[in-house]
Parts: sequence; C-alpha cells; structure tokens
Amino acid sequence: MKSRSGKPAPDAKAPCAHDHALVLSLPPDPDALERAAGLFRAMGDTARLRMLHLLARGEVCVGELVAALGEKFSTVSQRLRVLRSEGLVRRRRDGSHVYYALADDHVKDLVANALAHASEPEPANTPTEDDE
Amino acid sequence: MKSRSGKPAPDAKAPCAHDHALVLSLPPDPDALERAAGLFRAMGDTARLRMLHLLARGEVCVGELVAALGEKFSTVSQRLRVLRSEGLVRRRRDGSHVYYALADDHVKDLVANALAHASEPEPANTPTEDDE
DNA sequence: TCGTGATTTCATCACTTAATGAAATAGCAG
DNA sequence: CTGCTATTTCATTAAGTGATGAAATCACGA
Repeated sequence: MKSRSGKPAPDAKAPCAHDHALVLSLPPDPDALERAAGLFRAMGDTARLRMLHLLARGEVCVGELVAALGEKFSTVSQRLRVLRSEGLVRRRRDGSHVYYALADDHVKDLVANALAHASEPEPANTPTEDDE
Repeated sequence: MKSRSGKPAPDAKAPCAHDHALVLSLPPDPDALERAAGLFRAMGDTARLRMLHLLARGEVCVGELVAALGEKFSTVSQRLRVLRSEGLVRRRRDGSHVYYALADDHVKDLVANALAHASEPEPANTPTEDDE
C-alpha cells in the first residue's frame, strides 16, 4: 500500500513508475532528502562508480572485483561497505565467497543515466549564455 | 556515431532517450566515469540537493534562495558554483539579479528519481538476508 | 562619478572521508 | 583443532570539502 494509488495507472511499461513531477512539487522531506543525498554521495566517487558499473552486468564476487580493479582487498571491501550502507548493492554468500550485485534496477538506472549524460557533450542546451 | 542509432526517433516526448543498457555494457570510459562521479558528488550534499529540489520548480534568483534557505549569500553562492561547475544548473542574468535553474530535464530526472527512491522503503527486496 | 543593493571571489578553518596495513572473522578441507 | 583461503574490521594518516566573513565585482540610478 504505497505508491501507484490515485494515479491513472501508468501501466507496467515505464522503466521507473515513480511520479517524478509529484516528488518535485512536494515539500522536501528532510529525511528523504538526506537519504537521497547519501545515495549520490556514495556514487560520487570514481572508484565506487566504476564498481557499480562493473556490478551492473551481474553478480561479482569480491575477489573478482579485486582482480578486475587491481586494488587491495581492504580497499574494495571498504568501498563495498559504503555502497551497501546506502543500499546500493546487495550481498549474497556462497560458501567462502561473497557475491555482490546492484540492489535493484533503480540503481542500474541511476548509473546508466549519469554515464549517458556524462558521455554526451550537451543536447543543445545553454544557447548563448556565458559558459565557463 | 553516437547514441539514438537504432531508435525510431524518440521525438521530444520521452524524458530520457539514452540507451541505458548499452551504456552499461560498454567499457567504462574513464573520462565519462569521472564526469558522472562529479555529477553525483555535487548532488551528494543535503544542502545542495535541497537547492536543486527548489530549482526544479523553475528559475529562482540568488536572493530568493538565500531567503528560502535561511543561509548566507556566500554560502548559497558557493553551492551554486559547485552545481554550476558540474553543469547541473544554468544561470541567467537580469539586471542586477541572477537567476538560476536546473540545466536540463536530465537533472530534474535524477533528482526526482533519487528522491522517489529515497522516499520508498524498498520494493520488496533483500527478502531474508542479513541486513545491518 | 558615487552610492547602493545583488552576487561572487578569496583565504581560512573545522570537519569528513578514502586508502591502507595489520589483525580479526568466516567457511571449509584435512 | 589446524591450516588455508576469502573477506571484513580497525586505527591511522593524508587529502578533500563546506561554511564563512571580508573584500571585490557588477548593474543601475542619482
């Protein structure tokens, strides 16, 4: 009994069923604001973002991440802790190995969104303003 | 050779025309990764995120922001500088007043997305895993 | 030009955060 | 239990970041 209540049922096709316009017109709930900032903060690090990008393909165990990134175990583990504390990644244990993956498609979407945005120069914006 | 290749011309209706799945399957371009992290870093601050949320409704001049947030001019200005350096906000000068607004709908989407995500507890995830 | 309101820049200081080696913990095979 | 591999936790240290007052700009009207 949460969202999709009074809405005219936006069907199940949209990648994200949240009512963005509504959220933005609502008063900024301090708690949600803080959590959202926490999400961004955790993603606001090149190394961590790279990890998220790696995890976007699917489950990867810590050792693989260490190998793939060429970092120390403790470093990778710390980063994973941060990501997990913000609910960005999910953890699964299999024997002596621990597998990590993105928590949900929402995260995948955020990462993809930002990377796509960062990849393109500008979709024809800032027409004639002083820039830089 | 950029995006929107096989897409049937997404016209001006979709909120985001990027091919997310593609971006995630691509090798992590260091440069894009860094810029994306920069975006998140700039948004990863409660105060700045609150400002973005405010700006999501439309143009606001610095003085209004100062009044609305109850902060000092220099503080607000510094935050705006950070947001602008990451291309998150746009600036328009009108006489002695300066108006700020979100750079594009992409930013609006990111903010709304994160706030929506942060507002909901969990879409039925981490069923029986150790949490915390 | 001078004065004033609006906004930005600068230097500084307090606070936060990331990387890291060492030590601890967990799971498993002997 | 012992040893071994996989992973996390801890404490420390180095670097990064935000808020802020003072000074500098900017635009405008007298």
